[in-house]
Amino acid sequence: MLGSQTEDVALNTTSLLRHINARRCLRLLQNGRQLSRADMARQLGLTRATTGNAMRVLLDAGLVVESAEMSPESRKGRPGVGVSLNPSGAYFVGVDVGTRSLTGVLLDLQMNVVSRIVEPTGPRYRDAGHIAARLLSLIERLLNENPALQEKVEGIGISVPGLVGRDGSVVHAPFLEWRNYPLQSELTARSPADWSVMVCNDAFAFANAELAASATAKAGSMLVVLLAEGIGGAIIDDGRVVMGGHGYSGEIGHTIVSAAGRVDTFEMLAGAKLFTRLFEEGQPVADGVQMLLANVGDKAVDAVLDAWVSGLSAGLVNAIHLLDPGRIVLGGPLAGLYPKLSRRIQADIKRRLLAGFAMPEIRVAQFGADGAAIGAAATIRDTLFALPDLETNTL
Amino acid sequence: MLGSQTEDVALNTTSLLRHINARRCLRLLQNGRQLSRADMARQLGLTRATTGNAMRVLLDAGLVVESAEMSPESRKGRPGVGVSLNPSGAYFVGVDVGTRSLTGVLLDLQMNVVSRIVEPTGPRYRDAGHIAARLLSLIERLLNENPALQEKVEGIGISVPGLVGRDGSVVHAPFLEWRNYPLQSELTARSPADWSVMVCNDAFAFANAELAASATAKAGSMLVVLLAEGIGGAIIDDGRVVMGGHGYSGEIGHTIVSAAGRVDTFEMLAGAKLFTRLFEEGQPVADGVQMLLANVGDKAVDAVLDAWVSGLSAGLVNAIHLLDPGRIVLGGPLAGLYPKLSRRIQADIKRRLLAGFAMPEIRVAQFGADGAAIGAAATIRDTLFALPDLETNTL
DNA sequence: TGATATTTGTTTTTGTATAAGACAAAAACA
DNA sequence: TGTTTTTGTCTTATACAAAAACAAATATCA
Repeated sequence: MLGSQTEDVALNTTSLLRHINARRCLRLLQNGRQLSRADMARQLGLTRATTGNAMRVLLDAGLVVESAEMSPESRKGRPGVGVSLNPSGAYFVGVDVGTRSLTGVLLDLQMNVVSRIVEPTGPRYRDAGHIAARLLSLIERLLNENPALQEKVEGIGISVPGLVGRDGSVVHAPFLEWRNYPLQSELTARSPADWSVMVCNDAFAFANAELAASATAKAGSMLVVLLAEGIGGAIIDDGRVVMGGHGYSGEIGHTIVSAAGRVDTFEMLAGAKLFTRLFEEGQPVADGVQMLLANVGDKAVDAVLDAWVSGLSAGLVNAIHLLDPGRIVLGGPLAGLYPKLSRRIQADIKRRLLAGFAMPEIRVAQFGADGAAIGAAATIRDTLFALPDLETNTL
Repeated sequence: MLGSQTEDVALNTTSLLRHINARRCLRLLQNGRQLSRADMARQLGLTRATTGNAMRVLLDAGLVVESAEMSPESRKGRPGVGVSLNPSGAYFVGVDVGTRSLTGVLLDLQMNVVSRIVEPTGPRYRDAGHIAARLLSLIERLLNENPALQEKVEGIGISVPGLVGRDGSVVHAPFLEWRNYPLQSELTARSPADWSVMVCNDAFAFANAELAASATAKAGSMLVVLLAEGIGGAIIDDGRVVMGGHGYSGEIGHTIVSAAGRVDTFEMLAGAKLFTRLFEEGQPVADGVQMLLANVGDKAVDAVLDAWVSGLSAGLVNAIHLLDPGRIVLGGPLAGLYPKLSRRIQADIKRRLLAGFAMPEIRVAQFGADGAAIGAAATIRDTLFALPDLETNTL
């Protein structure tokens, strides 16, 4: 809980300035960047003295470290001392409650995965107390591997496949057969330390991982589509996740799409259900994808892939017209099909797109099965880098 | 240009605090609210002295006025002096470039329309110089009616039916037959005063009017749908307009929708084109709507209205699944059909909605044909109420 | 009617910010 | 070796809000 010292800021006094400057400095160091105090001062329009003060606070908090050697800048004068994020300055737990497995990760400040546990989900739990206990037990095992850093854990993020309200309660998770599960408040109550707890939708979590890891801090506008048995989605605009009125946005899988003469939900036309005839019963989707890729050329396979291409394109085009994402990121097991079919998909999308509309960059997600867990942990990490929200009135 | 004194703020020094506090106070006075300094201090968590200082600045700038009588609070002690926005403290110009007419409005700080000019669009202009001159002439006439307040004009907002880039250039406006029109920069260059100039999409502008006028400052998440010959849309999330990667978001009219056995664009299934057989050639859509409402019961009319109901519902449901708007606002001439058909539309939507999903509140826009012009002017007005963006680094 | 309590808005004092400038230290260059 | 350039810290000046004190204006109660 080192960071929380920096967190409880009065929104009024001059200490707000100090807080803002510290955060702005910290944000410059994201993505592994290393800068001198003078560099930061130039980029932020502050004096060197001010960045120096901010660094003293951040060094004391253990969030940053000085590294003697600085990148060879070939400048004339006295070389600056490099400052960068201290990877072991703070840790964050993320757990993805999947349909088949529970994935827990421990993230450090540099977004590295320090520990990882995957285990089968097991029987569905029917009340909040049980699942909370189960998750806390997983987290305890995750931390026991490195007991030294337990003090530095900032909080836990949980991702769930289903509708999650703004307060972190699971409204409806069909795969888990949960309804109105106050998971976040339950975990907060049972948390062994005063961790912050955030529960969110798995597509949001996955998108957050992509966002946090994207090289440019402002990845701008992005649509993340998770192609698995169902299809989930998350919308990023101006670097922020679009939540919607109740936090349910992004259910792109249930939009109605028309492609190649068929009219059905996007999920049916481009999700794993499209391949049920080709996949074996109970076969993991990822294995099925490998099988498909190995059998390109087979007539039955090609026919279904054709259907997939047009279903995916048609669904994405609808979303593009509505959202104009600068980038589309495809995740989930079915995304593995994209590279082989990218040319056809892009051509199909371009053909359907309205005149004047911009073709988004499309690419496969950089995270795989752990993405949601990592992103859930990153939601906690984000709070350390967040600038104060000046709009909130009810102090 | 009174407000701009308050605008050029260094993001570093302590004056940032003064600026933030002034803006936070000003924002409390939106929507005609009247508060005492002590009220504001309580709501913002500041001392009375601080709000008093902020008020002195705002009073000097002419943006607020003291009103001797305060609402009867039935409190014990000394009554506070009410402070409220000074309606004539600043003015904003908005022009909507419609397909048939040009609508110009002059807005005051309280969102009142002070003057208004509507005139036929006339022949299409083929280069940026002409249309800029045309618009500036309209604006000049608008201001000549009240020459005294020209000094207090903050800027001009222009709304255009088509794709507008983030830099305010018109990328593609099919109805106007414009392509790659650098309208904003042209107007900035030719502007007679150092006004700020903003060009935006007409649906964005309309949505902004609804947002600015909505009682709760944080209208949260909202989908605005403009039902005219085409169908435009704008997405509001967390009180902000979702722009998309290039500023083209909201083209809901071109999403593919399936309803009642037909598969076509939303525009074809729920726009005015659906009624072409019933409307007379060249008849304004608003008149056609009156005709339809007068002839409910007629078989041909009812059949088309049935189609409209299911087309509209299907298109909206897709958007709801993707965006989860807390509220849907229907604007444009066809929105006049909604009140008579609201029960059927709501039932249709509820039937199609995914389990657990929240039914948004649906209502007709409070603005009519002038909405886009008013909203365009409001984009300029918003800059006076905006809090500083702490994220910008390149000072 | 008059004394007291309560609330408001301003003034003064105090603590804490950053900017500006001066300074020594560390390197490049001549 | 001496000069120049750049860095990071220190000191001083200035600006801001909080805290506390204050007078003014009203309600309440005896």
